[in-house]
This record gives sequence, structure tokens and C-alpha cells, in this order.
Amino acid sequence: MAAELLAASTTGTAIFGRSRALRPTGKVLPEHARTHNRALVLQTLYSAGPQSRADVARETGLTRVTISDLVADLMAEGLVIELGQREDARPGKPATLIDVDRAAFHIIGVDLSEHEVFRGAVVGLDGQIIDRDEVARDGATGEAAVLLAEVLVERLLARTSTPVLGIGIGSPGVVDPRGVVRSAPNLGWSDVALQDRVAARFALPVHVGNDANVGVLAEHGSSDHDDLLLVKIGHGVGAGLIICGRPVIGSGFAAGEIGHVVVGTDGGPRCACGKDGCLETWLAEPRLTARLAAVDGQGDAAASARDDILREAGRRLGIVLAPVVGALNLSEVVLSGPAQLLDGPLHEAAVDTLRKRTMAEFNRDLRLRMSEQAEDIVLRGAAVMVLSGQLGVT
Amino acid sequence: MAAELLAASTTGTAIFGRSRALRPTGKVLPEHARTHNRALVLQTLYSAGPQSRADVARETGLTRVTISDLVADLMAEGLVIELGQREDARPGKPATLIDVDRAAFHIIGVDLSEHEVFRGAVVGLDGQIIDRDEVARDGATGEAAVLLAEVLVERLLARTSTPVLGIGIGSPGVVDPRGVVRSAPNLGWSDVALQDRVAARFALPVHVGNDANVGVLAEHGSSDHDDLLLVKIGHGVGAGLIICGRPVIGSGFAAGEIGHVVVGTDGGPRCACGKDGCLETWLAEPRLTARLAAVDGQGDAAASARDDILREAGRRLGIVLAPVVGALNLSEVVLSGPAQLLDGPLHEAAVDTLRKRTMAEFNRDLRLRMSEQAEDIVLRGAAVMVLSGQLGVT
DNA sequence: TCACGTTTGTTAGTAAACCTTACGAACAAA
DNA sequence: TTTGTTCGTAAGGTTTACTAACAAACGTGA
Repeated sequence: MAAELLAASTTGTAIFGRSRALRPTGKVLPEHARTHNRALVLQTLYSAGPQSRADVARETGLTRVTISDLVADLMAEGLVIELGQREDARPGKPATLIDVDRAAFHIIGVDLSEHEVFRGAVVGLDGQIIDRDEVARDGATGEAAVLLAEVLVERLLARTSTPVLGIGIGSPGVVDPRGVVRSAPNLGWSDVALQDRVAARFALPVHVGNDANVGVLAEHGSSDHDDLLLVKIGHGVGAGLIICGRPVIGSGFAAGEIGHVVVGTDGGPRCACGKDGCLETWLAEPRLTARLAAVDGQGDAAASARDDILREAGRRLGIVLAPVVGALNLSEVVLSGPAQLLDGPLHEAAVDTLRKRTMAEFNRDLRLRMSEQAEDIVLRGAAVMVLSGQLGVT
Repeated sequence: MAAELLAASTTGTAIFGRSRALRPTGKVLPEHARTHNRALVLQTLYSAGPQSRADVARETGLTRVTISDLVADLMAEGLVIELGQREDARPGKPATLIDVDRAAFHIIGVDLSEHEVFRGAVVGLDGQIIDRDEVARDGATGEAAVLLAEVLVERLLARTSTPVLGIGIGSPGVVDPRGVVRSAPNLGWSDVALQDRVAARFALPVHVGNDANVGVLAEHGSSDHDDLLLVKIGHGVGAGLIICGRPVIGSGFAAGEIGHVVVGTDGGPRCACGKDGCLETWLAEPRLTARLAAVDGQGDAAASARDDILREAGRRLGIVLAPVVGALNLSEVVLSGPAQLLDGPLHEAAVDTLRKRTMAEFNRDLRLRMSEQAEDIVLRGAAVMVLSGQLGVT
């Protein structure tokens, strides 16, 4: 055994981790620490609002000196402003309040996920929608769709005279971290370098993500939880996932693509993808409305039939979510989409199914709720993406 | 609208992120950067084996000067040693090879997840099992089980004269990040502060984790992928999950507890938890072996009946995994447990089911394979946990 | 009223970390 | 022997955040 150890000590390489790509995290220089602390100050101000340098120092654990230094940098960049002295009467020298200059920048948010229309907005740093615009899609695909998106951005940029921090775009399909839309069948896109194209045209920072992955960022902002699943139901069904506060991309950048997962063991409607009983065949808006329309006008039986259809859809959603909730031990799942469809029997059935199919002991404080962001979820998520990418504010 | 902006700029706090706990990441001081870079050097040496300081510098991006400085520290601590000059003939001054001192430390790994026995091992830094020991459980629960585990650790410590880097323990049940076993029904544990107790008794660093969550660390070491799901089938069924190279704990520390997720929409055997058709009722070893024993001795029909049983179990596994694989876009799923049950029809059926229930386009390079770690997966995973916790080597 | 304590933000100096530049040692190849 | 290369170290500079100290500005209470 001694010989074995000796051999290991002279020629051995690790058995653990031998083949993996090296350096999961790179070197860290003092300047990186500085960048991090700068973002920390910004984050503190952004979340907690106006306060003194001393307050920030206490909150972050850095010293007043360091905070003053960092704040001076941030003020020079126009990101932070002084608001004058604090008014409440306390002993000691009056504090000078500082805050993120919330009026200094606007963000352009774009949502390409709807079937009929590309929607966009000028968004404030706090997430307020300041102005909106949209362009009808008219079935545009390929290059035409790219140009249409650019037209929308151009029109939005014309609607604000405030400096723009960046452009955030939520696109359907699979989007890689460099903002290349690898595949978006609805728009006829494959390997469209949307981020590069838009950035080149407008000379602004651009961030692109999958619509559901972007949407979950907006939801994360108004949630207490750091583990969060958003199910976005529209023309298709997609999901966005945040785990430990970090967005999940997936090994093939296709995290959240649950629309074509088969539900249950009793078949189901034929899907466009060729399989039977995909989640989309139960939940996608066109399918649901068609099914509801079919039973409408059945007189008294209509209401009950509607409920049955919606309840069954909710049950199917619960069936798919149960393994995900169990495996990730999620505490919060959010539903986004047309409220008249989702909020009611569908929602109730999903909650009920989820409870019946998971272990109550582990998922006691699980919440499945409707989104409060309504139709702006992707727009606001896109803004959060820019905020996070440009300022490090999460 | 101008008034709205002004208001936001003077009194506003962020709508995004207003209620979330502050400071997801704390301040970073230069010394933290140093610690990080130290771990980076260690990681580089550990993964790539003996090399010169200049090699490490090139690999990490730090300068030779800094590497020399960091290596001096590491050598002073006994973690790194010089191995003499490189032998191959090259121009220039011959390099002095350095490496992690792989014989300097041993690790104690303990696996409490088996029903009949607590197993443990002395593990080398490279993951070699150097010596083993075990204690029969004899149905011990509660305090007796804790003492039994301590006896095992004591006996293992007596079997090595090399300094011990730390003790890693894989326990069944829900384990929180502080090493408190919140709940482990099989061992009759609830809120047992295992980490503190063992650390206090042996005065060594101790890390405790759920068995499957620990097991996936071992599997991660020998895998190329940074997203990985381990399904561990034994007396129960559990999973361990790594996403973006980071272990997932879950909001209630119960990530991976998929044993009691209901499978399919056609009922199933009654489970101890009260539900019908939990994953465990299809896959847990006792259930499977009992079902196989029931058809044994049916002559010619036995082989075919066995296959059917195993295939059905595999299918059920595939059904549960499909939504998880879809939502996370996983590229690798690993099966661990008794090979005579898992490796064969069960495995095949699981792969088949998974392919049929997910979107081929997104999960093209998905692999579902058997673990190669056999019964040592938790022991070795526990060692990785210590390695990671003490040295920052992943 | 006035001394005292408190709080804020700044100045000055220090320690830590990494960098660049430079150099000697040791080797291969021409 | 000369030349060019590579390695490891030494010296000095820059960045970063810290501690210590202080002035300014404010309540409080004798």
C-alpha cells in the first residue's frame, strides 16, 4: 500500500475531476473585487433606497472610507446622486443622502414571444413602464422578423431622450448566452445572432434571452424566494427557472423547454411534434380556447364543460410539475399567461394535483401562484436582464 | 410622466427586488481574492498533475511571480511539494515540478445510507479507497445509530497514521447545510446535529450531506458535464443534482427527494406514505426483488416475466425523469444501485421512455448511464465533499 | 448657554495582493 | 562558443481596502 501511495504521489493525477474542463472559475484580481464591491453598493442603494454613505457601510460591512471612495466613482459615472441632507432630527452630523439616480437611465425592453405582435417598452430603472409601442408581426419570419424587431427598437429609442442603459430582448426558442437565437421555429430563426446585430445597429449594450427565462427574472424581483419556476403559457408552453438566485440555462441552452414533454400514461391529443399528449396539447392557449369554443353554446352544460376542460389542463400541468418540484425542492412556482384561462379552475386543479403527487413533508411551503406582472412580464424581465448585466444589480 | 419620474428619483426604491433579503453576495476583500487564487492553484495541480510553476501560471493566467508566492504558502502548509526537475529535454532552464502532496492527507468517508450496514473507508486525495471498514446496523436508530456511526469513524481513524483532512458523511434523509440531519425516518433521526457532534468528538473538519447529494459529487468528478442528475436506487429512491457545477440543495434542503413523487396517471401500488404509485413503489430495491421473487420458479415464463417487471420499472423512471430532464435541459443522468437490477432491461426501458417523452431536438446529447462507482459512490462522494470544503478543490 | 457625546464624511498612512520589469541560472541548438 | 529560450526570483509600483484620527455639525443635559 505504501508503494501505491508513493506511486500516486509522484505520477498521479486526480481521479476525481480528471477529465473535466479546467478552471471552473478563473483568477480573481483586486480589480475584480473592486468591481464586485461597486456592484454591491449599487445593489444596496437600489434595493433599500436613499440612505447615507454610513448606512451603506453598515449594510455592506465595508468601511465608510471605502464606501465614500466607491460612491465617488459611481457619482462620476452618473449612476449615483446626492439627494441633500437627511431631515429627521438625530444627534451627530447630518447625513447626506445618496441614491441610485433612478431617472438617469431608461431601458428598452422587447418581447418577441407573442404570436401576433412584437411588443416593446421604455422601462425605468425601477421597472416602471414609461412608454410602450408595438408592431404587428403579420406572420413575418426570418430576416423580415429581425428587421421588424429592429424597427420596434428604433421607435422605442425615439420615444425617450434619457440615456439608455441597454436593450433587453426576450425571444421565443433556444437562445445561447451570447444572444444567438439557435432555433425559434415560430419566427423561422435558426442561428440568428440577434444580440450582435442589434448591438451593432444601435451601439448599445444588448442582452437576449428566451422569453420564459427572461420572464422569470421579473418574477424573481417581486418574490422572496431564491428558487423559482415560471410557467409561461401562451401560443406555446415554456418555463424559466431560477435556482439559488441564478438563472438556469441548461446544457444545450434549452432549459425550461417543457412544452413537448409527454404528460401522464394515458395518451392524449396528437401534437404538432408527432408525439401524443405533450404538455402543449393540454395547455397551449390556441388548444385551450379551441376546446372551450367547442363546448360553448351547449346551454347549461357549457359552464360545467368549461370547468372540466380547464381543470383537466391544470391537472396535466400538476402532473408535469410534480417531478420537477420534487427533484428541485422548489418553494415557488408562478403561472403566467391569459388570466381568464389560468386563474380559476385550472390554477386550483394544478395546486391540488401538485399536492397530491408530491411529499407534503418536503414541500410544505410550496406556493403555486399566478403572476402579478400580467402581459408585461417579458418586457420587465428584459429590463431586469439589462440591469443585471450592465450594473450587476439583481 | 415627468412627475412620475421625478417622484421615483427622489423617494423611490426598487420595485424589482424590493422585498428580497439583501446582499445575496457579501463584500469581497483582497484576502478573499487571495484565498480564491490559492484554491485555483491547488485545483490546477490537483486536476492536471505534476507541472512547473510556469505551467500553472500559464494555465491560471496569473503571473509566475504570483504563482511562486502562492506555491510558497501552499508548501509551507504542507499541501504542495516539489518533485525535482523535469526530465524531458527542452531548451531553457529545467523546470522544477510541483504537485499537490497526494500522500500528505487521507480522508474519512462514511456511508450511512444502506439499510443493513454503515460502511466507511479511508480515502486518498485522489479518491482511491485505501482501507475499508463497516459496522452492522442491526436496526439501530436514534442515539444508538449516532454512536454506531461514531464507532465506525473511530475505527477508520485508527486505521491510518496519515493526517486526516476531514470526515465526510453521507446520510439518508434531509440534511441542512450545517450538517444537521433534519429528518431521516429510517434511522429515527430528526434534527440530529451530526456534523457538530462528530466534529466535537474527533476535533476534525466534518461535512455531512444527503447520500444522493453526496453521491453525485463523486459522479461529477468522473464526468465531463457540469449538469448532472444522479438517481440512487436502494432501500429507497433518491436523487442528487448538480447544475452549472454547483450542487443543488433545495429551498427546504430536500432537493432530490423524488421517491414519493407519483408516476403516471394509471394508479400503482400503495406506498408506505399513503399515496398510490410513488416512484419508490416501482423502483425501490425491496419492492423490485420481492416482485421478481414472486415470478421466479415459473419455469420458462420466469425470464420473460422478470424482464417485464424490470422494463416497467425502467419505464416508470423514465416517466418521472422526462419533466426534470426537459425543465433543466440535462445532458447526463446517472443511475446508481444494484447493477443486477438496474443494468439491463430497466436501464434500456428508462432510456427508451425518456427519448419518447422528451423533445429530441433539445435533448439530443442526453446520456442516461449506469454509475461506474458501484457501491463506493457515497464513500467517494463524501471524500469529494471534504476535498471541496477544505481545499476548495472541486 | 455651553460643554459633551454622537454621527458623518474625509484625510493620511498602512498592509495586502497582484502587477511589470529585470535578472541570473540553466539548458538546447547552431 | 554563441545565441536564444525557459525558469524562478527580486525589486519596485499600483490598486485596494483597512485603521486611526479629525473636523464639522448636530442633540442633550447640566
